[in-house]
This record gives sequence, structure tokens and C-alpha cells, in this order.
Amino acid sequence: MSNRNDKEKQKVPKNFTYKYPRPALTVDGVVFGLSDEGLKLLLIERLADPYKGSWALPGGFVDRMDESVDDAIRRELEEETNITGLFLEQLYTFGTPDRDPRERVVSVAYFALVKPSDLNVQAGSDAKKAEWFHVEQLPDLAFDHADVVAKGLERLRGKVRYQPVGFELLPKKFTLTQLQTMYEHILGRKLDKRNFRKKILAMGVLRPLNKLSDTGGRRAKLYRFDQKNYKNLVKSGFNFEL
Amino acid sequence: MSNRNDKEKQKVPKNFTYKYPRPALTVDGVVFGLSDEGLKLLLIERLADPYKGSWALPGGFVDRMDESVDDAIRRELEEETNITGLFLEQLYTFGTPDRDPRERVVSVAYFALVKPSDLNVQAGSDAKKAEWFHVEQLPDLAFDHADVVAKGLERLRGKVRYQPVGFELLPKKFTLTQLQTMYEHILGRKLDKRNFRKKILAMGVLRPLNKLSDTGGRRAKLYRFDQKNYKNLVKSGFNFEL
DNA sequence: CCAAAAGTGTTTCCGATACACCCATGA
DNA sequence: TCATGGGTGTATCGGAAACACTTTTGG
Repeated sequence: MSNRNDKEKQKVPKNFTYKYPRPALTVDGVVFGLSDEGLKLLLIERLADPYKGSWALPGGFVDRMDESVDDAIRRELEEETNITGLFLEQLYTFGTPDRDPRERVVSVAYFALVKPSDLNVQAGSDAKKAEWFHVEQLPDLAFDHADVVAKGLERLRGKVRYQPVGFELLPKKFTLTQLQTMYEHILGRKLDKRNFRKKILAMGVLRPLNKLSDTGGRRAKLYRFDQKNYKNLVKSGFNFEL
Repeated sequence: MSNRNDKEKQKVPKNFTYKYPRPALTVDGVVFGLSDEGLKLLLIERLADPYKGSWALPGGFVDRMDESVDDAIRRELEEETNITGLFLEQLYTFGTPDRDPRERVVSVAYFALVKPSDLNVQAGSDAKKAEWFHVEQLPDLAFDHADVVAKGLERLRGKVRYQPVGFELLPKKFTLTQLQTMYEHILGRKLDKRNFRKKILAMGVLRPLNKLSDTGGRRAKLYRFDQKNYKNLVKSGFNFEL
């Protein structure tokens, strides 16, 4: 969650008055990425109180009245992490009264997946420190962000089996082994190589490329996710599953 | 969505001022019930502009700063429809800028299921007209409530197959035929009677009662959902499915 | 005795699972 | 030649789907 001090410098102070009290509204992003060591989560170090010095989810206040909440999270993630064009979907809205010690804050959390090329995140224009953490070794988090992360993980694990979202964590071109280990990392269990390949290839959502990987050992055939064909299949009643 | 005029009478006018503009926050309920004719949705007739005379989802403003958003929807539904103790779960948050013509309003939508005994809804203390509509024959709805309903239906249809939420739409004691026709109404297709019974009984989440129904024709055995056993099964890795 | 709803088993088929060895490449 | 990762086929098992007649009850 962004601290508002940043913006107080930029904007001319001006007050807004309403007949009834209103909660502040924020957006927070649960941003996952995949590395060789497993599934990672992007966190931001807080530079101001409350929770100064703690790690927190990237995000910020929804205080532009002409910007949708979906746009707000996109912009905040860009400002704080320089990541653009990621897969983004609404996760859950957290609305208990005391989740922020300052005042009533309701937060719309989003779930995001980034390609490995974005794993080298620079601190964004907000100049806060951004870092990737193993999802199994997270530091203490500010606010109720541990709950938000839990919800995000639950969603990722539930979703990856029924919708082809996992591809968002891989480069455009990938090998079947990369694809399989991605599933293994997320689901937390080993899969059988032959069965996995049989199944995923039978679905017809992978387009084989005329290229080979250049990693150590034998070269592997590269594939990409065939978005067009996937959509056609869905239209004819196809359901992606595991 | 509730119109705020109701409350202006009750509260002493007093203004609330913030440094940054804030969207108003509302909650809306997509409330489903089951009748002999199929799946029904609860709507409220709007008594004031905008959309005066239109049908809309029950709901209202979140303007008590010490009440969680989850509590707000519970209270609003009770005020508007006299329904208490229903199954309630957060659905989605709608946050585009122009969904309310008056001003920026962000709405947290909830998904609710009521027992048949609650199908005789009285207008609540708000004295608005409440009525049940076939989900396939809905009137034009106020705001973006058609989108909200679409999201709710999607959720219901997706969820009913993987979690035992359907029981929330039946009386405590029900027959297997009632259970089956409930699924048929929601999923929109016929199921095989013998396969259905085999499967649902094999799961072990139904507790047979020593009572029989008293409807026309042969008497049917009554069952109830065995919540306790279901939870135990879940702990040991069981997954409810279809 | 007729209408209405309840109840009951078996066979077939397909997808899920289990399982082990050879191949290509670079060091 | 060795280490590393890539690639391939078959047999078994279990759950899903298809399918029709008898029973109980009230009118």
C-alpha cells in the first residue's frame, strides 16, 4: 500500500467534503513470478509509518475520480515496480474496519502474474525498494497483507488447473519441461513426465515452433501457447484442465 | 442500491472532509432463491432517482466507519428484505468511473443464497417493494446491475459443482429428487437419476433421516446435508464434485 | 386401476495412472 | 565417455455414462 505522503508534495492541497463519512479506497497487488528456485512474490519496503521498514504489497490510493479501480492498480504497479502489460485480475476486497491503524481503509486486491523477463524489477519512480521473495519464505508483512497473499496463493493454485494462466509466468517460447516444472512449483507436487506431455499436447493449445532450446544437454523443442486456437476450443465447449 | 435519502432524515447533518477525493462505497447483493419454476433473483424497486421505478439489486452505502463491508451487506439485506442468516460470500467489486450517474461509486457485490422458507419476502423496514424474478426473465436493471447479476450467475454455476453450496437453496430436510432438480435448474441440463443418486450417496455427505416426504405419489426418503461429516472428509483430502 | 413420483444394477467406455529406457548434446 | 536434460508407449484400473423396469401411494 502506498503512503500518501508522496503525493502531498505534488498536489495543491484542497479539501473534499461529503455528507457521510467515507472509507479511503486502496488497491493492492499480489504479484507472482517464477524463478528457477520456485514461485516468488513481489514486495515493497515501506518508507513511512505506519509499518515503516516493513514489507508490504505494492499498491496505492484510489483518489482519481475518473480512473477505474482496474486502471488504478495498473498505474500503481507501474509506478512502483516499472512492470507493464502483466496479467491482472481482481482477487478480493478487504473491508474490515481496523486493517489500517490510521483510519478506515478498504482495499481491492488484485492478482498478477509476470513473465520471467520482468523478474529484474527496478524500483519504480516512487523509488521504493522492490524485492522478490520465495512464497514459502515471506517476511512479516504490513497491515493484513499476509491474509491478502494467502488469498492470492489460494487463487493461483485453484486457478492454474482449470485455466491456462500458468503461461503468463513463462516466456513466450518455452519447453515442455519448463511448463511442467512451473506446474510442479505451483501445485507443490511432482507430475509424471509422460502423462503430462500426453495430456497437454492432446489438448491442442500448444503450437510447436521450429526452434530448439539451447540449454545444456539435448535440445528441447520450443512451444508457445496458442491463444487463438484455445479460444476456438473454448467456444466449442472445451475446458482446460490440469 | 439504497438511496441515501432514507438516512438523511435519521442523522444529524454533519460533514466529513478529506484531503483527497474519495469514491462512495456501496454493497449490493445478488440474492438467489429456488422455486418450483426454477432459479429466482431478488430485486428491489427503486423509489428515487436515479433510475426511479427501475428494479435494482438490494444494497446500500457503506457509511458506518466501524462496520466491516461484510457486515454492511448483511444489515442492508435485512433492512430491505427481512432476510437473515443467509449464505453470503463476496462476489466482485465494480469500480468503473461512470457506473452511477450522480458521482463516483464503487460497489462491493455479494452473492447470497436463501432457503425456500425465505421466498415469501416482505418489504423490509425500508418499505421498498421486493420481488422475485426468474433469472432468465429479468427486467431492465438500474446502474450496471445486469453485469453484477451476470457475474453472480457465473459464480453460482461454477461453484455449485465443486462446493456443496446448493444445499443452501433447499430446506433443511429434502429428498434426492429435490436435490437433483435443484442441480438441473442451476446447471441447465438434465441429470441421470441413477447416476446422480449413486454419486451423491457415495460421497457420504448426506445423512438419511427416518422420515418420509408426504408429496403426491410414493413417499420419498428425506435427507439432510451432513455438515460435520463433510468437514471431516475435507480434512482428509476429500473434494466435493458434482 | 390409473397417475405420479420413488427407487434400484449392470455393462460399456474412456481417461487417469503407473512405469523404464534410449537419445542428443557439450564438456 | 560422461553428465545433463529430452523424448517416447503400453497395460491396468476406476470412475463416468448409458440405460428400463418395479414399487408405493392417493385419487
